[in-house]
Amino acid sequence: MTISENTFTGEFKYTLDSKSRLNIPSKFRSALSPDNDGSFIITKGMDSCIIVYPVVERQKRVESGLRELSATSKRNRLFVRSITRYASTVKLDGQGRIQLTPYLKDFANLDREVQIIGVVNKIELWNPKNLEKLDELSPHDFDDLSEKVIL
Amino acid sequence: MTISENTFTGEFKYTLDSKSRLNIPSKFRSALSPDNDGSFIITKGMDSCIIVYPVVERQKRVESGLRELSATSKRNRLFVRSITRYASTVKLDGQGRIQLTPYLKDFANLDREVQIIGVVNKIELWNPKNLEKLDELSPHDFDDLSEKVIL
DNA sequence: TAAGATTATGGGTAGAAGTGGGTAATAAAC
DNA sequence: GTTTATTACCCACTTCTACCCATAATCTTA
Repeated sequence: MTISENTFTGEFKYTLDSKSRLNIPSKFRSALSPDNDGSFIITKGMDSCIIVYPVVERQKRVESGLRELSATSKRNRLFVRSITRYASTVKLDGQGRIQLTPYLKDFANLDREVQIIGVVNKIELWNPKNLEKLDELSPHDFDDLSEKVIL
Repeated sequence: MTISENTFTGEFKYTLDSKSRLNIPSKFRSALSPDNDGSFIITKGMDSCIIVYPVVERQKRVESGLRELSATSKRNRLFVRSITRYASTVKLDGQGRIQLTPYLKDFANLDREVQIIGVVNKIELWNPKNLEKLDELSPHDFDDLSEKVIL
């Protein structure tokens, strides 16, 4: 077991084919721990991108928490629904690709070119054009956050 | 045998036929653990939708719920009873469909189109029009809950 | 550098998934 | 007891997708 299991870094540009299939960089595939059984959970990001989690990672961090929320509160129900609605499990095919759902593809504005970014414990999928438009983090915010994470 | 037994995520649009039969998405069917023997319990949701539980999940929830309720108000017990009254067990047919009861179908305002949503440990059935009308969660509430669940 | 392995991408196809309808068995109503 | 309605179990059709094979480009290694 390597130190970097389920840890993703680096940036890649891949293409989406006519069947909405997207290759996952082989570096990411080999970083995926075996207990995931080659599966990811894809879902809406907070920004206009798709987020890809290893299934076990997602279960630990999100699903177990959602299960504990009582369904008697309307607020909780809205919250849980808004998160799970757009999440779906996908499995790598023989060539190491996953298939994106029409909804998410549309949400992230993807057509052919896809920028794939490793963000530590998850992967983000961007339309390269949207990524350009993103504001850079202000130097002040950068320092502020750096302190907390201990770079 | 998936990692995420009895966990349902994603959204699907299916049609109800003239015999009130509704297909359950194959992803949900394969997530259903074998000890359920292909059976669900369908019942009234708190919102105007139908809730579909794997039988074993429902047993766990109701049992623990009753235990808690014995300590609380009569009002709560009445409330739970009003929901449980309309619960019924349904089994998947050879094509992977379940049959809805007239009462529940009417309660959720279903005619032909049905939006099926996986909500972690259960499944919700909605009239697409009702779903649109649902209130969005305020950004404040969203952030508040997100912190608890650690997104 | 040459040969083999791996990776990224494209496409065909058998089998699965979603949908509809017929009919015998069972239950309900008269 | 007969008729009517409902349900359970088939079979049929269309659409979609998971799986396979193919190719070109890149990387590895002898």
